[in-house]
Amino acid sequence: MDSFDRKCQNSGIKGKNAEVSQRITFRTRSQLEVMDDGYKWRKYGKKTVKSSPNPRNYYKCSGEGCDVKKRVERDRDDSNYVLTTYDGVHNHQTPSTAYYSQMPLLHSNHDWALHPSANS
DNA sequence: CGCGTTTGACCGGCGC
DNA sequence: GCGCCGGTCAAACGCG
Repeated sequence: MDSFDRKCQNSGIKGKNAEVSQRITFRTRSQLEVMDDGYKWRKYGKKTVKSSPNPRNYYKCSGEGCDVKKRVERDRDDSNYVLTTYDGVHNHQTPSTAYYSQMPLLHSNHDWALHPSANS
């Protein structure tokens, strides 16, 4: 993961999304859309969105009382990149603490780097 | 035996 | 009022 340049964009959380206190979108350079951050994700759906020529995958965290959802899709401009969007916060401890130091930002209440979509 | 995965269909919300 | 898009759930199958 040399090019582990993560770009976070705080999309406009509105209305129904107000429930989700945390929405984070990562842009990672990976050939596989599978980003194991230490949690167990159960795929609950796949959908082909018009916004992208590639299908979008929906994952949910397996945990009692953990309603964290994850959305994964390939970048439209860079198929070599993967967009991983996390919705919500975990209610339980990380199943794999080994990855904890790898994704400290996910456990931090930090403001992240709130990078405006430098995509354009 | 348990659960994780996969595809399709259905439903709701928003826009026009 | 209708159409479109996105999102979620459900059932079945396969694998560990």
